[in-house]
Amino acid sequence: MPPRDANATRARLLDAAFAEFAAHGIAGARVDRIAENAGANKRMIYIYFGNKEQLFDEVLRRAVEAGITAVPFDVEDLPGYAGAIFDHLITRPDLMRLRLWKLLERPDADGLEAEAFAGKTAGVAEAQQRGDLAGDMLPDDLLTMVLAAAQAWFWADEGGRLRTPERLAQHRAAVVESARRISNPQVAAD
Amino acid sequence: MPPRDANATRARLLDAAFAEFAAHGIAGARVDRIAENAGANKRMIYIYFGNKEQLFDEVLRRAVEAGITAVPFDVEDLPGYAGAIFDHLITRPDLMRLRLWKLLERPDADGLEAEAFAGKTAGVAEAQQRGDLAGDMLPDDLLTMVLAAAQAWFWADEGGRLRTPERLAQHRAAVVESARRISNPQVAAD
DNA sequence: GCGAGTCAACCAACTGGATAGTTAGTTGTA
DNA sequence: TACAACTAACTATCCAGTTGGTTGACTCGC
Repeated sequence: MPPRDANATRARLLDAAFAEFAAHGIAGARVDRIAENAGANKRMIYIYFGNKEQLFDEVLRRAVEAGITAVPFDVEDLPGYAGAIFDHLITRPDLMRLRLWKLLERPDADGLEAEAFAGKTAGVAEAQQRGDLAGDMLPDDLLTMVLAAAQAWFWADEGGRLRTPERLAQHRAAVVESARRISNPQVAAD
Repeated sequence: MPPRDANATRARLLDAAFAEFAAHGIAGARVDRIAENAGANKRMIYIYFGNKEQLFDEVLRRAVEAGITAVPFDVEDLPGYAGAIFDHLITRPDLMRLRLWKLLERPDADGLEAEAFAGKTAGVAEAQQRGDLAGDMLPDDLLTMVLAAAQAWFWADEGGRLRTPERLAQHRAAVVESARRISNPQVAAD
């Protein structure tokens, strides 16, 4: 941690802001706490990011960007994709929380998540025409259902189920199997 | 609106609080705004409900209670149940938002939602043993997947898809069909 | 059927502690 | 010496929760 390194300070602020926003949301986040946890002066936030809200936007942008590259989309294996998303999010519940805060507190400011979604639906549409995926749902809806399965635990895990590795593996299998059934062309055919 | 009617004042406060909390969450809600919109004095909130957080708990409790009675559970028709939940929530997105705020801002205070969930899983387990539902998932997981399908639109509707009645009907059909495929014993058998 | 007493309902104004954002600088480095 | 990085202290505002009451309705003795 060298002194007077702008990039390092910026990075520490972003890390601290991620933790703060994921935990408390925008309204609940405290700028002073972010600065303190980053070991930086509050002023630097306003210099580097403008204000609290813009700081949130930047934190979210980076998180989504990282998430998109971390879990590559695979139209040919939607169940596997659902499983990979599940793995990614269950190890980083903060990402889940951050996206939810965004949904609730900044619904208008739409970032690259919508863009990435659109790219994926195009792939789904092609796969449907090839007969590789169930063709009785719109690409949008099919993809939405698969993603919902991958993220379902977050709603349901309130009581803290999924604590044990066994339980986690069972749930993961249910996610993968659900994605398979939803997208399987055999099932949709009859 | 008769003057000095405690019940009426309490009810107006609860209504105003519901709107305020659904829109802004706990941290973002303003007690003054709630009192003003209820046409009541702020003091009454502290007399009737204790404090802001307890007011939120009461608002949530009533909302969940109403939701549970509004959409009766039917183990024998999970696709229909999923569709009914979808119908209920899509007409009252506030309910969805309120539950999400609770999940993010008050994850520990668990109410009757967990209780209701437990009751439903028991029914699912019986239906699985009868062979009426796919038996290759734990009751918990099966139900979680079905509920996730019903609520999936909330994640995906960021861009404001589902605006037209046609699009809404298509998505609803996808919800029902997904629930069918997930829970269908035929599919799971092979 | 009326005046005194009682209590619940209601309220304007206040308080103390946060809190986002700013000012007016100092310090390290090239 | 020039400039970017950094900082302590401040300001103006907001906001949950409180104080110290007033107002209206109902009761009971007479």
